Amino acid sequence: MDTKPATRISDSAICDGIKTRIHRGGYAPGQRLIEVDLAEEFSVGRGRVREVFKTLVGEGYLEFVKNRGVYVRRFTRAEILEMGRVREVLEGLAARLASETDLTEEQRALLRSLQDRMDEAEARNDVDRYNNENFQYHAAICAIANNRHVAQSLERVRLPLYRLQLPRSFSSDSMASSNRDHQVITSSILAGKPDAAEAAMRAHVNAGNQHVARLAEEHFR
Amino acid sequence: MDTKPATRISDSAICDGIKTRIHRGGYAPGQRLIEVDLAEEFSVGRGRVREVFKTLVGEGYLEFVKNRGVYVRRFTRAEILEMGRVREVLEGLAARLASETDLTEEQRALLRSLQDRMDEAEARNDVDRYNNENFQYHAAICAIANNRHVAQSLERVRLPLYRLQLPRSFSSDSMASSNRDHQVITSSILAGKPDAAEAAMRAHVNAGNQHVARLAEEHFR
DNA sequence: GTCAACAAAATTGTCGACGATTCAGGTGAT
DNA sequence: ATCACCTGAATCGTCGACAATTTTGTTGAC
Repeated sequence: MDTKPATRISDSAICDGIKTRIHRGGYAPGQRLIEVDLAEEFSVGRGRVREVFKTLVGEGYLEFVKNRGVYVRRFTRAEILEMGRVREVLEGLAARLASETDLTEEQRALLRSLQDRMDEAEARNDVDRYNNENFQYHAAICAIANNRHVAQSLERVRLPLYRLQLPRSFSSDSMASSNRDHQVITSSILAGKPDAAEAAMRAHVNAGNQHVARLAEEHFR
Repeated sequence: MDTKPATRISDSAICDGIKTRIHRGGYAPGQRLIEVDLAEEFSVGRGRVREVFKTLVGEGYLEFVKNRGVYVRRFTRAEILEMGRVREVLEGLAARLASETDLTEEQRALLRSLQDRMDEAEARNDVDRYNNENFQYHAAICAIANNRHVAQSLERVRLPLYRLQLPRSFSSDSMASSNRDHQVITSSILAGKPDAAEAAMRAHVNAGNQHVARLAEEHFR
């Protein structure tokens, strides 16, 4: 008579639900997640929620403290910078693999389209939109690279960015600089130049890391 | 009156126990793990074993099939090669970070000692020992790199190697070639040359991947 | 007001029970 | 001999109950 799902919700659906909230900021880093709350919300027993929690711990999303439950994982600045180094080489590899690919016309069109949109966002000085497109751009390259393990490793190491994205607030300068990088990367991939694409991507991510290194301490609590 | 542990075993102890067996080959890829068996073995309830399983699924060690339990994760040749590409850049990064480090005398001694032992194993044509030392060598570099996330990402992507290590059976040629790589890497790290160290390490891992690519199909079942 | 000690509530830890699903072995028809 | 079908055993899925632990709230001494 009320919210009774015809088919039982799957574990992976619960998993995705929690992940999404973490990505979108619905759950803040450090926030404690209560088993019963989520159990009620998804209409399942506590046991299943517990198991999902454990999976997410394994994937690096949550942190587990005995007798105190799980918390959305929080990263220190040092840790984020460590992850940044990993991100450099992984994003670089993604760019390399993408440029080694024999691109379909759809893929070329997608890259060009995303680049156009970033150019436009830059021209209009629209930071939010640029951030958004930037995100999709990196996702697209990763998809074109077509290597599940690059994607998976990147997912883990990108985690702190979802949080940092909001206060990142590109200045006009850094947005322009970032987009110059993108243009080099885009053309290198389209031209099928793996070395150039990887090098440009690494430099690009490295620049982002240096930005993070200069961020005020408040962003890391 | 028999094996009754005074203090209750921790989840992480169970976790490590299972991981170790996978590494050592006690559990073969594709092998199904039965909840009750492990529950009895560790003297805990099924629920706890189940939770540990989920964590290991998240970490990439196990595979979960609904209503059929968990299996030791098995990798196809294509997947191993995909992971190999990731390993190239991550081991490369580890080598870079190691050579960016201001090495202590202990660290230098360790590297030299490991290189000596590999040289000796090569001279004696002792494949098993070379394999062993080789493993420790890469672990040492990773430790010196001192970046938890490099280590963690590498752990995931090294997973199929534990299996492949056994049948890998270096020929004299490939062992010699592999050790030549090591010598270059070692001296680059000791000399503090990040670019050289990373490049040499990438080439080294790449050679290993090409070896895997040529392996007979039987090694992947 | 601050703090400690205590009590009550909230939350997690663990287990066992029972139904649901899959697996293994056997039976019979072709 | 092969296959489909059936049946019992093995195993997994889920839940609820209760103990253990932590957290919160209250009281009272100073």
